[in-house]
Amino acid sequence: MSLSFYDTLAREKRAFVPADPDRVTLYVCGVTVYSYAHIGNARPAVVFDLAFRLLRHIFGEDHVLYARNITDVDDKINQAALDQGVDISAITTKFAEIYQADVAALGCLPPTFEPRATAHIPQMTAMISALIERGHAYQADGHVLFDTQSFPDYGKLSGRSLDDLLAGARVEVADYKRHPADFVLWKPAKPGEPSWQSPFGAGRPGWHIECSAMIETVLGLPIDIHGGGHDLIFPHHENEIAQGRCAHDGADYARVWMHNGFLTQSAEKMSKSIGNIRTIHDLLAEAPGEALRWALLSAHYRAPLEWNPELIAQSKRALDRLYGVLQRWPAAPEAWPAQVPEAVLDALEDDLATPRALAELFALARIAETAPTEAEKLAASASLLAAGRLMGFFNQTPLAWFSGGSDADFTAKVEALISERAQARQSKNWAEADRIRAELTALNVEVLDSATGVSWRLKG
RNA sequence: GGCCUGAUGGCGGAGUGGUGACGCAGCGGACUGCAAAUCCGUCCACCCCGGUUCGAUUCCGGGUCAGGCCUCCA
Repeated sequence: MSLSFYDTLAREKRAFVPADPDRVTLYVCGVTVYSYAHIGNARPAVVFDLAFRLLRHIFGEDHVLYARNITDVDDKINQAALDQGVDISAITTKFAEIYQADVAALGCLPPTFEPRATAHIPQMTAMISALIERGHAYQADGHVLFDTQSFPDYGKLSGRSLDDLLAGARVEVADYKRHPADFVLWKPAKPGEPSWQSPFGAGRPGWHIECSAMIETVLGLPIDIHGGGHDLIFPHHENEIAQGRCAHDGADYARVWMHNGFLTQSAEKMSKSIGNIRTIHDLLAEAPGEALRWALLSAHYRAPLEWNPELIAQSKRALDRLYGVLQRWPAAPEAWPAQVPEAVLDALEDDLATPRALAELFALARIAETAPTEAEKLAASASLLAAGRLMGFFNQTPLAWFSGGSDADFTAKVEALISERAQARQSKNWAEADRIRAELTALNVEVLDSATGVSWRLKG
C-alpha cells in the first residue's frame, strides 16, 4: 500500500507524492489563543500529529517540516484583554502555553515551527502590497480588500461560485465591498486597539492573511499538505488559496488539502458559540491524555465523532487491555526496536484509517496472548509497542499507566497490603486474604494474581 | 434560500455486490481457593420505498431523518 490522502480540493483520495521527499511540508491551522482550547480544537492537533509521525516514519525524521500556527491577533483576544484590564500579550502568552501543554499531554510532538501572527506583520503587509500591485486587492474606506472577482478559481475548494455566495448571502454586506465575498486583508484600528503601521495606514491584518504569510515565510510555497478543521474550508482556506496564489501570479499554493470532521455532542457540533464545549484542560484532569488521544483517533478523522463520557471510558479500557499485554509480555531488549507491522502501516497510509490501525493493535494483542511460544508472544508485544508508539501511544511504562499518578506513600501502602495478603494466601487463610483484597478494593486498587506473581492496577 | 455530508448490532466504529472487521458491554465455559486478568464459545445490524442483479447493507433513483458550511469557529 502506498501513501494516500483524501484531498478536499480534488474530492477524492489520491496517492501522496511530496514535491521534494527530502523536504516534506505540512501546515495546520492551530488555535486562536484567547481562552482554554476545547477538545474539538484538539482533534486537528492529534490527527495531524499522527500525519506528521507517519510522514516522518516514511520520509525520515529530518525530512518533514510541520508548522502549526498560533493566532495572537483577534477581536476576541482584544476583548479578553479589555475585560481583564491587561495587555493582549498577557492573554496570548498564557493561553498559548496552556494550549501547548495540553496538546503535548495528548501525545502530540512539538511541531517544527509554531509561528505567531504578530511576528509576521511585515510579511503580511508585503503580501498585501503584492496583491494590490497585481490588481487583486483594493483599498476602500480604510480597508484593504481582496477582489474575489479577479480570481477565476475562487470557490473551487468549497465548491461554490461567487453567484452561489450572492444568492446565499445571509448577512449585511459592507457597502464598500465590490462583491459580497470580498474579504478583508487589512483593517483600520479602532481607538485603543493594538495596531501596526503599514503602507495602508495604522491597523491590523485580516484573519486569512496571516496563514498565507506564515506559510510562505516558514515553509515556502507551495506546501505539500495544508490541514485544518472542516469549518475552515470556507471561507478561511478558500481565501488563503485566493490570496496565496494571486500574490504569486497564480502559482501553486498547497498540493493537498486535508480537513478533519467535527466533534459532536448529541449530534451537534461542539463549538464555543453554542457553548457545548469541554476544554482539554478539564478533561485531562479526568482522564489520561493517552485515553483522550485514543478517543480522538477511534473514528476516522473525516467522520464526525460523538464525544461523551462513555467514549472516554471505553478508550481507557482499550488502553488497559493493551498495556496489560505489554506488562505481561514485556518486549525483550533484543526485540526492540521492532518493525511496525505492515498491516498497521497499510491502514495509516490509507488516508489515516485509524479505526483499522487500532483494530490491528488488538490483533497483535491477541497474538501476544495466544501464540504458542514465548518468543512469538514477546515478538508480537514488541510489534504492538512499535505500532502504538508510531501512533503516539505507550509513552509510559505499563506500571506507570496502571498506577496512574499514585505517589510513593500510596504505592508503599498498596505493596504492604499485597505482601500481607500473599502471606495469608500462602497459609490458605482465604478469609484474611479476601479481607485484605476488600481493603485494597476500597482504595480503588484491583489485585491481579497470576502464576508468576501479583500485580495491581488502579481501577478506572 | 444556496452548497455539502451522513444514516451499520445495547454502545463506539470499520468494511464489503454473495463466507456479517475490531473494541466495549451481555451471556455460556475454561482457568482461579474465590475473584480479577487472560483464553474459548456465543447473542445482536446494515433508515424507508423503488430499480439494476442469480444475489445489495454495499451500485442507481426517490423519500425520510440528522448534521455541517454560507457570520467568529478545529
